[in-house]
Amino acid sequence: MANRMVKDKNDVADKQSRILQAARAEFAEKGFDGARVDSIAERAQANKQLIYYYFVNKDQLFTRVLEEAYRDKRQQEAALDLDRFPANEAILQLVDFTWHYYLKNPEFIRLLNSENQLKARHLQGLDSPVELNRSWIDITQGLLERGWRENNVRSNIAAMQLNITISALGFFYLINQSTLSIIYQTDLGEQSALDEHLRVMKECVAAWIRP
Amino acid sequence: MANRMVKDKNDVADKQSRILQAARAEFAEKGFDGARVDSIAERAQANKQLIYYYFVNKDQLFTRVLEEAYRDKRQQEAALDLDRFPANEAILQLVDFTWHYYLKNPEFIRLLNSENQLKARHLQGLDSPVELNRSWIDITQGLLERGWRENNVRSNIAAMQLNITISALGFFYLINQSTLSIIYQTDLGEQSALDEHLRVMKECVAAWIRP
Amino acid sequence: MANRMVKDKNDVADKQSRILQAARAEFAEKGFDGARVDSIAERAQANKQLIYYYFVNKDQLFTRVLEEAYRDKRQQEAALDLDRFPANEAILQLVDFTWHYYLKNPEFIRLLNSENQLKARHLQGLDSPVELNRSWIDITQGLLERGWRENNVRSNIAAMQLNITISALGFFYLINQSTLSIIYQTDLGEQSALDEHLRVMKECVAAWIRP
Amino acid sequence: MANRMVKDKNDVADKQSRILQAARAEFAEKGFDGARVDSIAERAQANKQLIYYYFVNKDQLFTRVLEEAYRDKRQQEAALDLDRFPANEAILQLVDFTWHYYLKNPEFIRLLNSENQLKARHLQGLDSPVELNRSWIDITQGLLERGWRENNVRSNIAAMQLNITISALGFFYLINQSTLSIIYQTDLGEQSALDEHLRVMKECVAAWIRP
DNA sequence: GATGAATGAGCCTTCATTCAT
DNA sequence: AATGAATGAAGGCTCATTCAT
Repeated sequence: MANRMVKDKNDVADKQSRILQAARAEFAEKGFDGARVDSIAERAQANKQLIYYYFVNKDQLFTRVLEEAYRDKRQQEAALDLDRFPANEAILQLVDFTWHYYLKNPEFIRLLNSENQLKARHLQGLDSPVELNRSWIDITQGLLERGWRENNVRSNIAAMQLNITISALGFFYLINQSTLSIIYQTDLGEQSALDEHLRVMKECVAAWIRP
Repeated sequence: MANRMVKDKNDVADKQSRILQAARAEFAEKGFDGARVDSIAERAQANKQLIYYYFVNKDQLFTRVLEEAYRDKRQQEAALDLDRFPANEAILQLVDFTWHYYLKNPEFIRLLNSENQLKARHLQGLDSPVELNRSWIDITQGLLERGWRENNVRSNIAAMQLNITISALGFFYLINQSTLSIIYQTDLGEQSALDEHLRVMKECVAAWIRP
Repeated sequence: MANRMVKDKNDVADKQSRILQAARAEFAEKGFDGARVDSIAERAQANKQLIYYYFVNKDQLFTRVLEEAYRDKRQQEAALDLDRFPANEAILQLVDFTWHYYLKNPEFIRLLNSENQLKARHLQGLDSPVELNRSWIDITQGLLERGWRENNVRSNIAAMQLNITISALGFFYLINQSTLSIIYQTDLGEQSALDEHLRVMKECVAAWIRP
Repeated sequence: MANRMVKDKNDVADKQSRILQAARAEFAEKGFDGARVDSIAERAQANKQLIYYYFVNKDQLFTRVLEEAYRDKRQQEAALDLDRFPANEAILQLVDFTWHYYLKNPEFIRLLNSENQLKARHLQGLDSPVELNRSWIDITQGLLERGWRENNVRSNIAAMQLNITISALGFFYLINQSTLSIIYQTDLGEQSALDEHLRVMKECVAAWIRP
């Protein structure tokens, strides 16, 4: 019986998580307005009303998806072990990590993008939105300070500036891949193009943080 | 009568342009899916059916808005006079121009963003999408080559890479302003924050292109 | 062409009025909550969305139906010619008129009933709800005053009291016909029962207003 | 254990009665169609499914609520002691009782009203709906007969007519309080207005039954 | 060229009810 | 006895688009 209860709980958690997963995919693909609750239900192989049962409405579902996305990124960041590198190299590792996180989780940047189109109305409803990105800020802040001590990172750089710069270079390339590929008549999604862009990003950041 | 015809033509051109303007605002604000044809008609103080009369449907209207947006940017770029600067400084002028163009035309980046969410399906329908960005590519290509000759720009940088880097730093900051402001608990829209970001962008690009 | 325009206007007015008629029937039959917009469209043989095109939403449609119901009653009251009767008899004529109006327009009392269940939220939104019943109040007030002069109506009766008494006796009987018929195991809808009730009402009012 | 069973039975009875109470409030407030099973469960602080467990469905729940409402009224009527009054005065006592019962149990008339909107479909399903109102009929019938003997009540009045007249005057005023208050621009709910209406009702009935 | 009228498809959401323990 | 999970049916409303003049 204990077993069964556990199983039930898992079933519920599983179904909720299936819905969240489906919603993440749908929202990332179509944006908030373009996403269809019906489509999410179909993707999750769940009854549509179950979505409302668990998540109340489309907006709250989106909020949950956003939170989960941030949570997942935070967890992966926590697994980073950057102490073994000198600070300046560790920062380049961050560039690397960010880029590959974006590549492996293309939904993350699209969700963020969609949320920004809605003027962050979902994030605004959260209790402590700052926590979403706390680890990220802590990591860069720590690296910068270490870099100053190690004298391998320029001193007048703020954590937010570094974060934004790192994110911007990868984010822009990926989020605008469709139009850029057309305008530059190159497939920016090809592996060689991706590799080359990573190289450029690191080159750029390295040059910038050099003391 | 000739007079009247001219007047009529102007009226027609005027009404079309009012619709385009209204559409640009609506699409930029709400995205393609969030935009409402009714709302565009209202903003333009035009009959809704007139929109269909002139622009066939929502998609073609969006395409026209996009084209106009690119055209406008091209025109402003054409007015740039960068020959009087050394190449490396001219590139920083480009950073400056790009940033201020984004600031003065916030709709430009939002339209691009929306188009990317739709996987550039509107651009794909164009006859010569490359032309949209031709001048921009020509300018940076020219500057890079001049920089190599003047020996004040590093030689292994491609025009596309430079373009993307310059655009990325400004674009990311502005397009994600809502969520970033929440997460970093600072108003990124304040003048001082904007100025500071411009400084960082220039610093970053300058460091990167230095030979 | 003038003809055609007139015809068109009539067509539109006709369709709107068909919708209003259908709505009145549906609302009266099922109450506001029980009424279905789909059903109204069907009754009116109109496209459902046309209802929204003309009347915005279910609530505003109900408001319009209510207004029309009051308007119609007002018009019929205006056609009453009570001057030829002594005041006390004229008041009994009012009982008669009210009763027959209720009988011929069973929807009127049901609409009012439904509106009261909703705490008059539709009437509250009107600009001058008092006007709805103005003529009715004027008529009774006039009759009472004349009755005092003619000395055939008791003097300490207010217009509102008379109105309410007259309405109450007929309204209660008709609105509760279903349950009353069951409880008293008689068909209160039979002609003889209706006639008898009219007699009782007149008897009651006559006794009450006697000086 | 016996104790526990008793306790449990009470608990069950209590929970059923809490549900009935909640349902009565909800049905009275919103009408049958406007009422929500969820809302009833919430008001009763009971699991929604429990409602179905005890009462099968919304209709049967409503039926039970109606029955309870009638039962309660019957019980209060049984407590009336009208023998000490002359018949004509006793009838005025009935007017008084009815009015105060309506005032203290506003749900009663609203439930009846809702049931009539549904064409008494719940009452129709009862085994002996006549019993619901038996005592009321018996009382008035008795009073009328006594009044004839005492020669203080007119002879050609039927019990049903008296009942309806008494109920109508109070019922109409209260059930239509919202719209009447708006149309007559007076708060009919004020104590003075209520008192005045009771006076009018008694005046009217007294005049009517006078031999 | 211009416009009010009209519509089909679909969207988010609600609600009474049932399932499964 | 009691409850959380789940669902089919529908309901009000929206929206891009077309009709008809």
